[in-house]
Amino acid sequence: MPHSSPVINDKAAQILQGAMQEFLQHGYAGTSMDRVAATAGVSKPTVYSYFQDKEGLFQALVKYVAQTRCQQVMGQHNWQGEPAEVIRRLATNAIETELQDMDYQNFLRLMAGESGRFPQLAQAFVENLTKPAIEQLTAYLNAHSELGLPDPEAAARVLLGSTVFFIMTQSIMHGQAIMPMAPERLVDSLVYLLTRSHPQQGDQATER
Amino acid sequence: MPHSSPVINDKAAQILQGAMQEFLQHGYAGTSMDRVAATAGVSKPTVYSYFQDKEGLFQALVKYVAQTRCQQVMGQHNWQGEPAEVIRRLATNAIETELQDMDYQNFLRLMAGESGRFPQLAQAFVENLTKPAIEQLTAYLNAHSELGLPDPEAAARVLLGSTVFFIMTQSIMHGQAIMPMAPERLVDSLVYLLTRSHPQQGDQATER
DNA sequence: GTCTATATCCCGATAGAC
DNA sequence: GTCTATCGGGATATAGAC
Repeated sequence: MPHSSPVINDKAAQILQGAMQEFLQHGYAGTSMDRVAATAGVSKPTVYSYFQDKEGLFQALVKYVAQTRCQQVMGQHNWQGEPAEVIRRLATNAIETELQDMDYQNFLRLMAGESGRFPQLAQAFVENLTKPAIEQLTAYLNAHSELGLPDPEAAARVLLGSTVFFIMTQSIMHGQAIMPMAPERLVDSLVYLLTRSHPQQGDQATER
Repeated sequence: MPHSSPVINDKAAQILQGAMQEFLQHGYAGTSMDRVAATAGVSKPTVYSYFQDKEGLFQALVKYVAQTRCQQVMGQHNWQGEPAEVIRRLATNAIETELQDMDYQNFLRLMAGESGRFPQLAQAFVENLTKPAIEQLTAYLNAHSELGLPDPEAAARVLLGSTVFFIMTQSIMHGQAIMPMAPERLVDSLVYLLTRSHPQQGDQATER
């Protein structure tokens, strides 16, 4: 249930919810503390009583969202089955899920856009989201030496990077109408490239 | 139509230079017209005499940078040689060049960060930079059917996406110290994955 | 503890002098 | 054509009433 917004009885969390809405929509510099307070349903001095200043609120929000997403990313995947099927399932789920999650896409926009001015927040993003994902993928590919991948961690980055780039070009940068591509084509090619040495019944990409 | 399509003469270029410095550093909302004028070495009304308003200046700047980069990306590559060597050269050059080009990284930050509020500019970025790059790579892979790639365009997106993701995690998001990886490892794996069916003397990735 | 009201400053955009 | 000076608005942050 990723869309249900939890009941807020703590005021700090209530403020964070308002801050999330505003920061994700307007960016850091484009967000005013007035509107954060209004959206959160409190007055401005209340915001300042819970957070030191605008920058402190922003940092608290980013770490809150990153940790929430972290728990969401980890552990919910199904790693059972043939490697080709597992890779296909992982890539398909990631793409389909993230293509429809506008909050997550706005979060990526925000992190990329502010990464130059808030390097420590960008690092927290990498530490809490990118790195665990790479590590899980690497461990899986490492455990399946029959795939014949000389460098599982590099292969994991190819896999994750291709899907992230797909989300970026197609939806975040609004390239869907300019250079369209069905997600299945990318997924098929990834499965094909990663499991070429270990073909499997039912792989469509290997049939010419 | 004084402002619909800004003429780029000496003074307009001078203003664009100042605008580039400010917008790349502080983002759209974080940039003030006062500082653009100061950085460009002109007065504020002069800026408004060449560009309609802040948004018009921003759009002119982005299109100016995108077209400049476009000419830089196209045509300067060397497509001669064995496919494995060409792919290695392309990926290596792209990564090494972009890792050191902080202006380009800041431009990527800006485009990603503002893509939600300026969708038409994000599309211009895709149209002028991403799409041509994909098309060139696709045409090359298509011309080398001996690689046995069932979907060259999808493979091109894997190739470009992997390198872009590498730049993103390592430098733009400051992940170099958190999850380091030598560029050669990614390049070797890409070459390996794309040319597995057509191995070549001197491929290092298979010897690890 | 929370809000109303305010202090102080800077922003985008322009009128009018040179 | 270009600049000085300025207007109205909205920003961050806080003092003081309830």
